[in-house]
Formats: sequence, C-alpha cells, structure tokens
Amino acid sequence: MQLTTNIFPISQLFISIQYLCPSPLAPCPSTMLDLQFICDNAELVEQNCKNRGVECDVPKILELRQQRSSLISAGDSIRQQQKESAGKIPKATAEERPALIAAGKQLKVDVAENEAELKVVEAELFEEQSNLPNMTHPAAPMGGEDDATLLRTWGEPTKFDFEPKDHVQLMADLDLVDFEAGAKVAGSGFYFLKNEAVMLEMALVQFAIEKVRAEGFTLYTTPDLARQEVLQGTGYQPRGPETQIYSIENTDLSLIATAEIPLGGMLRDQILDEAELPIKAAGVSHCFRTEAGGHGKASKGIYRVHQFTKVEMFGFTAPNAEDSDALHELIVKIEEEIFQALEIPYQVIDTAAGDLGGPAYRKFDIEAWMPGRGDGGTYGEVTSASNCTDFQARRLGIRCKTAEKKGTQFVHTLNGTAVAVTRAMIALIENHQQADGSIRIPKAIQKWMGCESITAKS
RNA sequence: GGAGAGAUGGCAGAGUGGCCGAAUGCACCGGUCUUGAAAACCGGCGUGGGGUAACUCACCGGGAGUUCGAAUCUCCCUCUCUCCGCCA
Repeated sequence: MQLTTNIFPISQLFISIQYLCPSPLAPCPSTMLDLQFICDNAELVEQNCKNRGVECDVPKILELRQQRSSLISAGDSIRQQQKESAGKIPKATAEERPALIAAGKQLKVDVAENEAELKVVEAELFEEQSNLPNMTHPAAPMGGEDDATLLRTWGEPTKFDFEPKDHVQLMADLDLVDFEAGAKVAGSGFYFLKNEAVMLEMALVQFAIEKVRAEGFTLYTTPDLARQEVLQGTGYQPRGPETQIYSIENTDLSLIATAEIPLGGMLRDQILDEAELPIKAAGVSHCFRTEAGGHGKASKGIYRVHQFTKVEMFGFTAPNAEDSDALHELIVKIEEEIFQALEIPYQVIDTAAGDLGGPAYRKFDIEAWMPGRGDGGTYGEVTSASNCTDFQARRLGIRCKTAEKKGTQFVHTLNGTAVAVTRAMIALIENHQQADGSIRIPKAIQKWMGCESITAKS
C-alpha cells in the first residue's frame, strides 16, 4: 500500500511516521472518529483502516472504552458520597464533625486516585482513537496514489510548434522572479516575484475572490499565524521533527500552512443553528511550509516553495452526507471554472482511499497541465478539495442543533483551493507561452493585469 | 509598552465558602384566554460524560492550587473594556 503523497519521497522514515500522520502536509488524524460509532461498527472501521493502509487496534479501543466507563461510574459514585458527606457538615453537631471531615479527606484521596487512573486510560484511548482515519466515501477508489480515478479531463495538453520552455526559464527571461534575492533574504525556497508576476499574483487573487464571492462565499483575510491549539484543532501537528509548520520561538504561535487553519478555527467551540448552514467562507492568506523531507524531490522554480499566497474555500454544512457532498461538488465546480477561465487544460481525479490522509472522507484534486514539468510535460496538482465530514468538527467542537434530533451534532467541514498562486502561475505561464517568448494573458484576468501579454523588456 | 476594570446560561444581569447548575428580566417553545393577534396568566427552556433505565457526574473564560466543601479564596494563562504612550 502506497502511503506517501505525490509530494513526498518514499522512505522508511516517512512510512513509519505516516502511520501517525498519513501526510505531513495534510492534517494529521489527531482529529477523530466518534467513539460510539467505532464501537458500533468495529468491523467496518477495521476494514476502512485496511483500505487506507493504516494500522489500528479496534479491539483495544473497545476494551479501553469499557475500562473508561467503569472508572467514570466508580468516580461518579465516589463524588456523590463526597457531596453528601460534605453537605452534612454545616448541620452536624460538634461531636459528629470530626468523623465527617475525616471521611471527606479519605474520599478526596479516592477521587484523586480514580482520576489518575481515568486519565491514563483516556490518554491511551485518545491515542488509539486518534490513529484511526476518517471513514471513506463509498465511491472513492481503493488503492494508493496510483489508483486515483480519473474523473474527467478538460482541454488537451497544450501543443507548441516550437520548443516550449519551463516556467523557470520563462520567468528568468521575462524578469519575473528573483530566487537569488529570495535566498539571500530568507533562504532557499523563498523568492521575490517581480514586475508582471506581481501583477499576476494580484490578478489571480482578485479573480478568485470575485469568483468565490459570487458563489456565496464570505470573504476573509485571515491571520497568517495561529495558536498551537488551533493548529491541532484543525488537525495539524505544529511541532515535532517532521512538522511542515514553522513555529515562532518562545510563543505558542505558528505560521499557517493554509487558510484552512484559521477558517476552521474561526468557529471553534461554537454551537450553530442548522438554519445558518451551510456557512461558506473563503480566505486569502499566505501559506508557509517547511517542506521538511521534501528536498531531493524534483522541485525547481516555484513549484514547491516555503511561502505562497492562496485563496482557500472552507465550508461548514449540516451533518449529513447529502449536504456536504453537495457543497463538495460546488467547490470542485468553482475550482474547475477558475481553471477553465484561465484557459488551462486540467484533469480531475478522485483520490484513492490509501492516499486520502487522515481527515478526508473524499478528496478531489485538480491537476493542471504543466508543459515544462517532467519530460515533455505532466499534470501537476494545483488544487485539492476535501470533504472531512464531522472528523475535524469533532476536534474543533463545532456543532449544530437540528430540529429532528435532540442535543447537538458535529457539523461537516470541507475545504478546497480556489487559487494557490504559485502553482496556478506555473500552469498559466507554461501553457500560454508564445513562440516569441512572451506570455499570453487570458481574457478573464486582463482587466487586473492591464495588458494582454507579458513581453520581454527591451 | 504603562495603569486600572472585567469575563456567570441565547442576551442582560444577581450571586464573595455549604441552602447555587446557579435568582431575576428579556428572548424562545407549549398551553389557557381571544373571531384572530397583542396583553395577561400557567408550564417549559444550557452543554457534555456515564448508565438498559431510574438516575448520576462534570461544566460559572482556560489551567493549577487551598478546603471536608469553591462561581465565590490563591496563583498562572487567555481574552475584553477604559485611560496614557507609541504606531502603519
């Protein structure tokens, strides 16, 4: 079973780490499945783990849950006695008092002991439970990275009647980027965009936010930093040897890897009214990734960088598959329309179970044709849209009240890329290059570029 | 950055060691009354855990502590507000 994503090299190191964290880039499964569900559907859960290539110990979870229940019951009854005994003291006579206080002291010790035991069991249970990935959409293909279903293709790989250049060459020739300066200032993996590339970044962002806004998404710019608890709540692992996240020393803050983090964290611990769902939010943010372990993987130019700008869609829906699947479709539709408007050929894939990462129930990626990538061009990932059902919401504590059911239920969350600027820029530049070395600007973004093509400076 | 005040249920707002999971008002839901509505009156009205259930436990911004007993006392943290300074 292939466990690595297409972004990371296969190595023993990663295989072992990925049992804890299926993809260092994707959220870690510290988010989780409902305990009751696991116990009621033990075989299903076990089968799902096999399909996803994740090791799990469901019988151990069942056992730990049993232990937990009895410890809680025992603790409750001790506390009940404690309350009762303490409650008698004010009315007790002077002679009765010492005995009651002594009993109270003993009960206090018993409670502490019970709590300590419970803590151990719960920690173990939490750990086991956290290892379980989300359930998988019945239509998602089985297998690993190479088993994704090709859902559809739009356009044909661009044909050139000249020798096409890759984006590194094009950007150099047109004076659109300065990697040396980036390295000087912040190190390898950083860059300065320059001249029309700056206009292009702004144009792509502007185009994307207008698009998602028209589709009913509320726009946000988000903090580019988030607290540790928000990172974890969203399912990211902020610290540790293989983290993808930059942390700020002497604080509990980290640079976000995607606006999914602040957008998901935005409604943490809230109870929503079903009537206000779905909530559709889109965020413009910078994304920072250490790309630990990513070196050695072909990554020239701006394909894999430590910082880029992205417009991200995020959704909260009512807790049922119909609603979240519907929003998932909408998100993918928007992503496709953006790339169609940019006149970039692409394909849409339905990611296979073994390559989903922890929180995703289903994931659709758009891979754009990149003429300069690989040998004679390949499709490269430019967007990713996941339905995480209630997996993230459980950890984030985002619930809703529904008319039918008593109490609350965890909402479903979804996320998808509208535009990841650097990746989109590669596809745009490489596909729209002309024989004279200039780059044609698609009509959809000309009004922000202020030109119809990028040409070499004299 | 300095000084002060504060954080209690959907909202407002009491409560400063036991009678408090929490008064009261508003909002909300159900009922009575009404031709209908309003008003009035009656009743209900937080979340989570454990238990087949009766029931029980936890939660007063978060964490640790004191105590037989904590919304209430102590310490740390976070956030909000007011004033001063600084600043894009």
